[in-house]
Amino acid sequence: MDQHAADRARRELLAEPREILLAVRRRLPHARRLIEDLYRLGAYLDAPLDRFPEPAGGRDMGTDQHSRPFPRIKLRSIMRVRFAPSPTGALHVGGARAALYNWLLAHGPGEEGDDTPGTFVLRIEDTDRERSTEENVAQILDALEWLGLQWDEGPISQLGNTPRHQQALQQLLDDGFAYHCNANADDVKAYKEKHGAERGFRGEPDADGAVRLHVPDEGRTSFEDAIRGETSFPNASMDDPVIARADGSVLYNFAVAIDDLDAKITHVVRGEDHLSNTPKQLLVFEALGETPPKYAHLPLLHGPDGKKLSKRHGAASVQELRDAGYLPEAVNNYIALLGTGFAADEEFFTMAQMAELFRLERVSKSPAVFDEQKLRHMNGRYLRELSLDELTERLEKFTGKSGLRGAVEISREKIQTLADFWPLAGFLVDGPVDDPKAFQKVIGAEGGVQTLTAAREALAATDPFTVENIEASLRELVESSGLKPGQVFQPVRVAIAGTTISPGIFESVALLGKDRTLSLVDDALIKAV
RNA sequence: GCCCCCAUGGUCUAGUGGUUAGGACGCCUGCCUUUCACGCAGGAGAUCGCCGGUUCGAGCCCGGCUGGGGGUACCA
Repeated sequence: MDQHAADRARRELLAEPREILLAVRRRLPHARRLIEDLYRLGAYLDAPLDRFPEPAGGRDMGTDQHSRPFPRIKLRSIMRVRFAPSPTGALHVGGARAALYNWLLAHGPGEEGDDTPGTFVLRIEDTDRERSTEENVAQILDALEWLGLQWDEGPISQLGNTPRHQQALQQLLDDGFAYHCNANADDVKAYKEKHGAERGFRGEPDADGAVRLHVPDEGRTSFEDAIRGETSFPNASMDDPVIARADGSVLYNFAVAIDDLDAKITHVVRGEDHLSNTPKQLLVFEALGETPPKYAHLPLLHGPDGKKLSKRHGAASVQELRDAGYLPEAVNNYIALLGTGFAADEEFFTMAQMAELFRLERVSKSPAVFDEQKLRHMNGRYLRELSLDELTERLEKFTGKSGLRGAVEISREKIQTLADFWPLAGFLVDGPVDDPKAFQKVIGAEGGVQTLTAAREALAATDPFTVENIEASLRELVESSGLKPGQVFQPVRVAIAGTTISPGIFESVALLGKDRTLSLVDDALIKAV
């Protein structure tokens, strides 16, 4: 008998036991559930009567203890969710939304009104040693902290679970659910050319090589997606996935299943790009004889071009949003809206409100386009709701300057992001900006110098130098000169700010004080001549 | 190619058999006004992707089509 025939004979011999084992494994979760239920029933029967009070309204049948309604048994009523980013780049808004939704779930009312607090686990998916970096891990943690999405457990490094992965891998190998295979990409391609494109790759077992998971040739692998409902994939079209490299290091689809299992994750909520990975992971659970978590696949976030949001769509990472001057509370609120509505006619919600109102089943199935303009709008509203002290603190942190309180007070109505502040009000601290065009257009205009000179006199005579008095003085000048308000105010504005954009002119002048204002006006007058 | 998912104004959403299809962003007009904003009052913009079916009646249910998206790695 040649080697090939021997292999085939061996395979055929193993096929039946494997099928039997699989069948048993498939029923194992049920068996487990049954055993746990029975255990709980025992606990229930032994428990004091008041532990499971009669349902409100009472029962209409039976009075003896044994006919009491069976207690609702929910093995997984306490939500354990996770966010598992791979550190191959910064945290982008799609990932941030996934993290947020998981956080909301952990802090929400739970399933069926069970208000036991859930647990939000953070795991770093770093099995890709080529692309994962420490810097990216640090960036992701930093971004999550900034957003206030505090995790309850972790961060768990997937790489740290290597022994357990090896053990589970060996188990699948021993039980015949996985096999070593030396087939490479060309072999897979050749296989499909021979068997048809709809036929998934099935390898020939080798003594060594990468490890592939056996996928059944028939039937479908299906699951109930919390957002999409019944979702199923034909097994025949699936390739036998490689779950470990030839050197023994495990791959994503295997590691996630093991880690979700070990962390007792109840709900896997992740992006739709993982939808077609789910059956592979389900097959791992099945081969292990374990009950898989529930899955929910979030619609993707798209850029304006309708493609999956990525770096090239501009401010796509959380860090970039922070640098663009957005508030974490606004980012959370806006991002949450990309995929679900919390109420028919309201869009502003606190984290607590969102956690209370969020329902996985209500998440949209279709992708959403990230619209920075709307984020800006929401950010502006959040900004204006901050107290003056709070906003000042954030702006001082953002700009790295201090003593900004007065400037913040008179600018807050005019900015939508923290980044808008300095260009508008920086002159109040650092002096006028250089804008020759504005200077020429306003002060260099016909009569500009005369008006500014008159304004200087009016301001010099103003005492005390308050907003009200300054306004009165300048308006008086408008009256007496017969000029339009703008013709008087704009030269003053350009003199003190260097440009035509500034907070309210009277407020700005008052904040600068008389000496500083007059000196700035003098500078402008000199420059104009 | 193959597998899977999706489809309400430009954008995000509400609406699950009977509504003038609601709200928000953006856009336009007016008011306010010292620039820019904010705020206020209005307005334009949707044959609910298309075709067929079920029903007295469909954005909502069913089928097909079209379009879009995701996956198809010894990445995650």
